[in-house]
Amino acid sequence: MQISRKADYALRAVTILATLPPDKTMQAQELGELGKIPIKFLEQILLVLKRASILLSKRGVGGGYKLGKEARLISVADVIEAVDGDLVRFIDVSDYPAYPGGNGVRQFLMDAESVINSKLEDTSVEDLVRNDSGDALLGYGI
Amino acid sequence: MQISRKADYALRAVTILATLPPDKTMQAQELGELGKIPIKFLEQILLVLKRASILLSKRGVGGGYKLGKEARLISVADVIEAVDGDLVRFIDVSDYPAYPGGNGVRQFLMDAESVINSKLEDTSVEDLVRNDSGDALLGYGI
DNA sequence: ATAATTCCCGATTGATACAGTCAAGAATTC
DNA sequence: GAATTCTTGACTGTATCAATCGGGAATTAT
Repeated sequence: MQISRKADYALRAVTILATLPPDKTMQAQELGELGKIPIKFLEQILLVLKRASILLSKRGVGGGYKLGKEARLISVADVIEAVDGDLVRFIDVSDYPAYPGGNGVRQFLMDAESVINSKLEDTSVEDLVRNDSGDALLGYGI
Repeated sequence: MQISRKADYALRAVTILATLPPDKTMQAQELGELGKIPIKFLEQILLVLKRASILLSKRGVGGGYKLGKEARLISVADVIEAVDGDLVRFIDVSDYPAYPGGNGVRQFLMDAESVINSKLEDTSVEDLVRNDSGDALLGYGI
């Protein structure tokens, strides 16, 4: 089981934008280069993130993207959910068959799902940037 | 992100077998019916579980499957790993690119991965059966 | 022996989702 | 009005998933 590339790329883009000084924007092109993300694929992702109000965009010369709200208000779950449509859903709880031991399995899968989703929901993009070991901002001469 | 059907089916089969009295076997046919698992698909899965020493099999009349070791010694991770080849690996740690904030993202993804994997590793099939709310054994008249 | 049973195994298939590309349109700035 | 940048939809190749199919090998019963 893996995280989708889309979700990884989205996290990269949002995190990079979170390291920008407020009110600065960054263009898709540069985001793609910094984050090692195929540009046309990234454009799709940025668009989705914008529709989810996670990002704001500005067109034309000097345009680009920036966070749509404070980094502490954007959870990792928000980002993944925006691009992938759902978080971790191990099983369809409403439609799990009955069998010997099945209640135990279902309960466990729900628990495990909850453990990981809580972690995704409780971690903000600000947390990610804060826990960066330090060379994140070097590129901006800060 | 979902658990694979294969992993779900494998958990069902192993859990059902864990509710059997020791030394009893159950045939693939009946396992499939109880667990609502397509029989030919189940056969593949049982074979893999056997190769992983999670199950033992016996051929011919009166044959079938049973656990290859005590239920408390089989972790959920063992079962998933046997059929899916890996557990949760959010990212390839060794090959994650550098970008502003990237260390924070990588660290978070590794943490999240570790949280879920620990849960899978620390839960045994015996735990699953023990937490079953009770009608697991009804089918056997116990 | 031989037939019945049950597990064992490889090949194949159809559908779906993933990851990414392509071509062009709309808004903004200079 | 020309250049820039985001916006959008359509399209494509690849891989993985979720099975299915057909038969082969071991074991037991008669």
